[in-house]
Amino acid sequence: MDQNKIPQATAKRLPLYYRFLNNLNQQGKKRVSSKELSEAVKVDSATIRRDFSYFGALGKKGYGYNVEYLLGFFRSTLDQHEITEVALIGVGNLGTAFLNYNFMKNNNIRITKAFDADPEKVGKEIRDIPVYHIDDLEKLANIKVAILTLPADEADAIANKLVENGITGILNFTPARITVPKSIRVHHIDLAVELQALVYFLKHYSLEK
Amino acid sequence: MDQNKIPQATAKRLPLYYRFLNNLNQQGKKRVSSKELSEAVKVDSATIRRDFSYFGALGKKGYGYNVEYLLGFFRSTLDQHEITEVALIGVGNLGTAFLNYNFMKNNNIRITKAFDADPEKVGKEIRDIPVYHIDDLEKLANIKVAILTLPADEADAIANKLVENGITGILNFTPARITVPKSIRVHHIDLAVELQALVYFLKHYSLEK
DNA sequence: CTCAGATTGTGAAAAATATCACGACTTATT
DNA sequence: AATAAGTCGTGATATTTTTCACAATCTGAG
Repeated sequence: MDQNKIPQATAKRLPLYYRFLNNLNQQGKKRVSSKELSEAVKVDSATIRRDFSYFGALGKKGYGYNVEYLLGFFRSTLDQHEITEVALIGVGNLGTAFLNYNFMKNNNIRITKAFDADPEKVGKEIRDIPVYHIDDLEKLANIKVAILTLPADEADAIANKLVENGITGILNFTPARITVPKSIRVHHIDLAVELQALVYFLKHYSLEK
Repeated sequence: MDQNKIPQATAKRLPLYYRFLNNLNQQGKKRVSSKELSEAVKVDSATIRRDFSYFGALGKKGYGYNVEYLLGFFRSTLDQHEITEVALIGVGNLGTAFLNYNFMKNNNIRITKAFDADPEKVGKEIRDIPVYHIDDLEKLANIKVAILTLPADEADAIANKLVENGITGILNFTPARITVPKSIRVHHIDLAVELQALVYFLKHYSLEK
């Protein structure tokens, strides 16, 4: 794909920049400096300028960045001009919350299909999102990204079925560390780990940097 | 606090190691090598050895690590011998899911109090966890850690009230980047950002490396 | 008791990320 | 037109994190 890949750390911040630029634009702001952005997204301003610079000279010296231009640039960089469909695997507590929780207000990613093993749930719709049986993964059609919110002991087996059915990116909310071909991208969000790490930092790092 | 702080990247992996060691121990395994651990938690074995080495020589050359010993060591390092109480702020879709979802089966962190502004919710209990009114933050008592699952536009104001009431660590699930004194530790889990970043990686980084 | 095989702990090197600091340029003001 | 103030883009540097690679050491078998 892209030959000159930007640093991963930068890539992970792009959606954050994008969201904040959207806010600014809706507020009618025309220009913004790296310093202002920095205060809003809590990222050092030099880091922001460096991040942007990987895409070329997007700003003007002595002026800052044109909000509309920058927003348009990131919109296409992040493929926000078209809708990206995502599947949710596991309609339990957390999965249901994601279906209801409108966390994608400001972007063009949509959960459009859900899957579960429970016959009580299969066939129903939650917020217009149909729930299919986990054995009907061909229903995924062209979806490439899946959110995993199912019991940890099923994660590995089902992840592999997902891959067989064309999934190439997985956002894994289970504590399991799944084993998939290395061409598949897996991001982990592990609530217990995050909490424990936070507690550890409080005990051992508090105050001074 | 601790004088010789371990690297942050290491600290974030400790809970992961801890959980897996727990699994091993329950399976009755007596010893484990960094290579085995590596395959299970998907972290390079040299990184694991380096991580452990910050705490001294925990293993034996030619043998590996004693599961029980290592587990005990991490238990006390991560303060898992005592319960850490956590408050949940915002009993909406996501918050309710956290109250119900038992993601802390294998550790000693517990959500023990919840707060919300909705009078319908205040006074009730969800899974034995009482819901207090958001104005009754003195009910926090000695709790130091809060999980933020409320509307983004309230995040900043309420985060500051939390800090006034003794909270020193915040796990922020809202898209808002909150402004708090720098002695307060904030970790962000931003679902939309994570998904967008994943999609970006799929488009621009796939396959190699 | 010896030796082959396994595995740690770590110095050193590499890679990735963040930050400093300043020249170059833009804008706005007088 | 000149000048002051603001801000980018980036070379250089600092910091953090990961990885390599191997001597030292332990285990277990015969």
